Amino acid sequence: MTDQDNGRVKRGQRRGARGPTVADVARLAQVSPMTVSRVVNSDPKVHEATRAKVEQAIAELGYVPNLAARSLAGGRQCRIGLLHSNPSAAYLSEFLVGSTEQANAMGAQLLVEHFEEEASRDALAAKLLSHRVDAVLLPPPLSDDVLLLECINRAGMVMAQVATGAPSPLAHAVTIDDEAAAYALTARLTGLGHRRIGFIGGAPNQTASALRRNGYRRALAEAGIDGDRRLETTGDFTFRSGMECALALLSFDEPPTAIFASNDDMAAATIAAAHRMGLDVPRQLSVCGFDDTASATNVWPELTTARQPVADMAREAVRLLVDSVFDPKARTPRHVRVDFSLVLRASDATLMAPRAR
Amino acid sequence: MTDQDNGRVKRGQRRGARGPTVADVARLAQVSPMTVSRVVNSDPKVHEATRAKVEQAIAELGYVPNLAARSLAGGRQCRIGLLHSNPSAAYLSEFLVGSTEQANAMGAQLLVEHFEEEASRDALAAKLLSHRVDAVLLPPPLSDDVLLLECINRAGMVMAQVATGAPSPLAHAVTIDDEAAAYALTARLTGLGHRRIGFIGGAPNQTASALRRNGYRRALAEAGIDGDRRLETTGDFTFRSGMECALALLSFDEPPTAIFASNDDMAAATIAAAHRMGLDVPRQLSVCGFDDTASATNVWPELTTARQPVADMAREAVRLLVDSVFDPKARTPRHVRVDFSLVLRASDATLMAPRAR
DNA sequence: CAGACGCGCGATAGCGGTATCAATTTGGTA
DNA sequence: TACCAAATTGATACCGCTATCGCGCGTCTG
Repeated sequence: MTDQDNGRVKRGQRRGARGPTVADVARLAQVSPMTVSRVVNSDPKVHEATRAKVEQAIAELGYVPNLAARSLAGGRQCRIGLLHSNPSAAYLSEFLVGSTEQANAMGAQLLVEHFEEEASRDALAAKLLSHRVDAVLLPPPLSDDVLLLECINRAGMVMAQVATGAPSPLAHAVTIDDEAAAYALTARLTGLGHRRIGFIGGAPNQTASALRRNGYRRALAEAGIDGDRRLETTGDFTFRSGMECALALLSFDEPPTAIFASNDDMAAATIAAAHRMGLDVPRQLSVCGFDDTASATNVWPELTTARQPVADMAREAVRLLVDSVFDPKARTPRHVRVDFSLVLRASDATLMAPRAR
Repeated sequence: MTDQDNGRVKRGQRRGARGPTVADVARLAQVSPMTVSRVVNSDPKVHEATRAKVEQAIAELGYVPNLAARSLAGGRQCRIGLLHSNPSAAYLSEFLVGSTEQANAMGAQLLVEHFEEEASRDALAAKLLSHRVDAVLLPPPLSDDVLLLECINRAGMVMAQVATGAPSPLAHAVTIDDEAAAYALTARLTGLGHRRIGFIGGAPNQTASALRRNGYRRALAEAGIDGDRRLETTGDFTFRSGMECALALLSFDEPPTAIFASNDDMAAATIAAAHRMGLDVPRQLSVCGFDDTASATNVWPELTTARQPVADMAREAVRLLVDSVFDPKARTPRHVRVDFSLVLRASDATLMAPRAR
């Protein structure tokens, strides 16, 4: 019932007794809290010896900076709005994992928002603003929504487009070389002896779709194949659209012996269509996908595809955004290109002798 | 070059000029900042008239509380560790969206961490602790890892198990009635006239697997079918395992006319297996899945399945955790059961006359 | 009608950092 | 040897919000 009791209760009442603070570290290292702060933020003007002392004290106490206090004091605070609009679930999943991790690591807050097609872009921008969003992260297909980009830009927020085929001068961009990846995959198919190779394109409103088609065409041209334009179909990245395109391609009088689909979902649909028509994959039809999402291994046979490191791309985009928010100098749009890789599985094979019909 | 300039630069240098604060609202509403805080936190002891005044001022200024300041001042701060271990990508995606949204709404911080099978549970707990995690969110299959639960409990963190079949007394739990859902789906199959119904079980180390099997068995029993135990196979929720089980089931002398798979991935594999064997789905084989993840619509025909509202479950779990962290009284484990629903699509059909063999 | 009590609200003091500028030391130069 | 600039470090003042305590007032008791 004494006042001392009161004090004791106050401290440690909450879980974990609120770990060590800069003050604790400062005391142990015999410096001022300010110096500790400098060390933690790797300020260059701290004497080497001092830094060492402080770092040891930090290690000893297991000190971890309090993000809340930091962003409050720093005045800075970075909120990133992640807008998504129904990309493949597998894609979104990877994207979320990557961006969440990076955001946490950099002390940024991630607000995940679903953007409905029919919703107004201006209303969206207003909403983001009201949530105090500083930067916006745009995975496809939103990364290609020019109107949206302009709208957000007008509202004064920084942006990062991920996996777009047309980096805007208004935003940062993180991409892979879609054209080269599609080329590599198609070249593999021609290398296996295929001459009639069908193509299932992605949604026309996504700029990467055209790049992938270009890669496909270039590979054919370089293999000396006179591309039959009827073999080029256009889907919208959904399983259903892939099914329709594949069915169309396979019912030609002279059907393709291989099909390159612009993403894994459509490739999976192609396999389903082939099975539906009694065709063996890859014996009678080779299939390639794109992205290497979970869908690539959720079919039989598993897909040969081009791996797009979605999580890494998301991480990189978050990094660009956070840097931009904290440092106006880092605001000029940057374009980062990351590497893709070919993943060879079981859905493609050497061209067999033409099958009887 | 005057001092005044300096002051002016300071204010408004960052984007958005750092929106209104409690003080601004207080001034406008002619009350103290403290009262504004009370209104924002819906403290009951504020006069109705005062509350209205403040609320109007808030609306007028577009005031939004600063989370950093709040958690700093409140002394409270809630970090939730989300541990995931390779569940289906589609599942994880939904789960992440739900939990992220809710965490943001409640001002909690979400740390997403991948837990490797072979990693040490103690090391994990230590890591969480070092990141100042207060609570842990466990989607399946981790929600059934008893050792992990004990380990985290020992470390003093609150937990929530999502979609477990065996809620632990150490943790909150959010589940659906797996047994009832499996029963309903199987009953639908018997209702369609099927008598030989194959079953593909989930991973034995996930407690929900057994519940789903119980539901299946009960439906058979109630339909007066003497269950043939050879028709019960065991997978592990992966596409590949589903393929193996389905192939085994379909190669019996007297194969089932319908197969109930314990999740969508395995159901998708079942369809692939059927196609591989030249069977038409649903004409010659009916298939049911479970969960209604994206995989359910990424096959042809689309799956009839039981919808598990993953995002909602994640939200609910986050709510339970945050409440527990902030209020010790809410610490006693609670078990919330949410509703499932049947989603009827195109993978099942009335039993046809037995096919010739 | 005095004293006790509850309600609604305000004043005050931090929460744990960091920006800013002053103080101190150091090193080099005239 | 005196003096100035650069290199380090410290003192102070908040960032925006909330916990805590106390005040003034109307309402109930006895």
